[in-house]
Amino acid sequence: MHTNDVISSPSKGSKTKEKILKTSLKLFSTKGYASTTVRDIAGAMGIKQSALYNHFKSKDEILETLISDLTSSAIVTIFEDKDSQELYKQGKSVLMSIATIFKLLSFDAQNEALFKLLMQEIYRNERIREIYNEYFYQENVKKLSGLFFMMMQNDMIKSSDPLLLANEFFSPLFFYQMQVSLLKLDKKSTSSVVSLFEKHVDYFWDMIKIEKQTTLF
Amino acid sequence: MHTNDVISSPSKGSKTKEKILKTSLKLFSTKGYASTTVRDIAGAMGIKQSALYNHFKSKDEILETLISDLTSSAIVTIFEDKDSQELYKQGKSVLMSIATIFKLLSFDAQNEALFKLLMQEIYRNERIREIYNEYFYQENVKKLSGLFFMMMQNDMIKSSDPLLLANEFFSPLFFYQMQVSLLKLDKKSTSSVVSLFEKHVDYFWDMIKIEKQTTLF
DNA sequence: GTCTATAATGCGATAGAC
DNA sequence: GTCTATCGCATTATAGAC
Repeated sequence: MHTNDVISSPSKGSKTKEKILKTSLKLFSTKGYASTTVRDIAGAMGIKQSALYNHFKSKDEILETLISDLTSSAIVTIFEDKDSQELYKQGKSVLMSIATIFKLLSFDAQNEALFKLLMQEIYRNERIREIYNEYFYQENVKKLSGLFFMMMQNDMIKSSDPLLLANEFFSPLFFYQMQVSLLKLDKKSTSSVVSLFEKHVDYFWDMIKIEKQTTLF
Repeated sequence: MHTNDVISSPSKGSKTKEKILKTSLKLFSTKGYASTTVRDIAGAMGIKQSALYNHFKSKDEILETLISDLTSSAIVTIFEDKDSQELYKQGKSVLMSIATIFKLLSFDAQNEALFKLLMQEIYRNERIREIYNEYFYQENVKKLSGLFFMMMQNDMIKSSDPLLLANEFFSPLFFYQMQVSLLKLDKKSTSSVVSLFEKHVDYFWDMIKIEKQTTLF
């Protein structure tokens, strides 16, 4: 039986190195990078603080490694690698699957931690901002934009500004995800917010779709 | 000539106390609370660190005071105190003025700093989460919800779920405001995002409004 | 690769002169 | 109300035994 990790971290290394990264992500995403000490990390692992320096040369290097991992995480790759050119044909269901990916992100501990890390450090860490903006925001809005453009060309949705549509579709998903992560922090119920993911798609599609003309006879 | 401060802080006190709060907000919102030292604050004011303790008993008390100020800041009071019951009659223009308030928030240094402070500490400070959730999110979504409900009752907009509509209207505004604050951090152009505030309202209203029936003759 | 011990620095906060 | 001086403690990081 092999290990059942859904996501294998791209920063390969020793078993302890992996554990340091995992533990650090958990602590950084909870207490914030600045408020997490290397003693906290080592303590949570049951080793001494100095032992960490056999695997990373500084606390900062741990964060940098985690940020690098962010690039290839599920957070930034909302679209599957399917043939993007043909995706539009699926219509509403593409949008629904994107919303579902957003929704599920909050319920995978690893991805939730990455999201929280991103949110907490984005104002202080320029590299995080770059990754967020380039790989997460720009990339996805661009793809959505192309999707909507194709749908317009094929008379599936009403004609308008594809880029605006992409932003209008993307931003509530991001916001709802943030809401979920905040509610979970206080152990509050997330069900009403979670239902908004699907409602968003339903509402959004109803607004943009082209009504089937009811034939007169 | 009196001082020309647009917003007078509700935490009254001596001139230095005001200056400490102002300086702290600036630094907290830039470097984060944990990474800002009392020496940083004092240094930026040109006084010694120990002098701060004549005005606040701890670094934490400074943050707590700033958080208390948040409650009465422009960030959390998107709606003017006008008669909320009659607001709906203005139709689209109410929505536009709300979007404008959001937009302008980013261009008042004080409010922008408060927003950044909120975003940076919301995952670590339960009181900030409470204020955000209660006074900023819930309050405004509730008011928006009532607004949309009245509009539906009066056949101004299509009938649907008012609460969903409120969330769909609110979330892009929040997201765009975050985008603006991030872009400004890297001194990038914000014009394309800023234009989204108005475009959002235009698009949103077009989707929900009830088309005027063109009379046949 | 982990341990103990320790260096070197920075932190928040206090005491007391002025 | 600000200053100098200092305390006590926590921090990151290193050195060297095992």
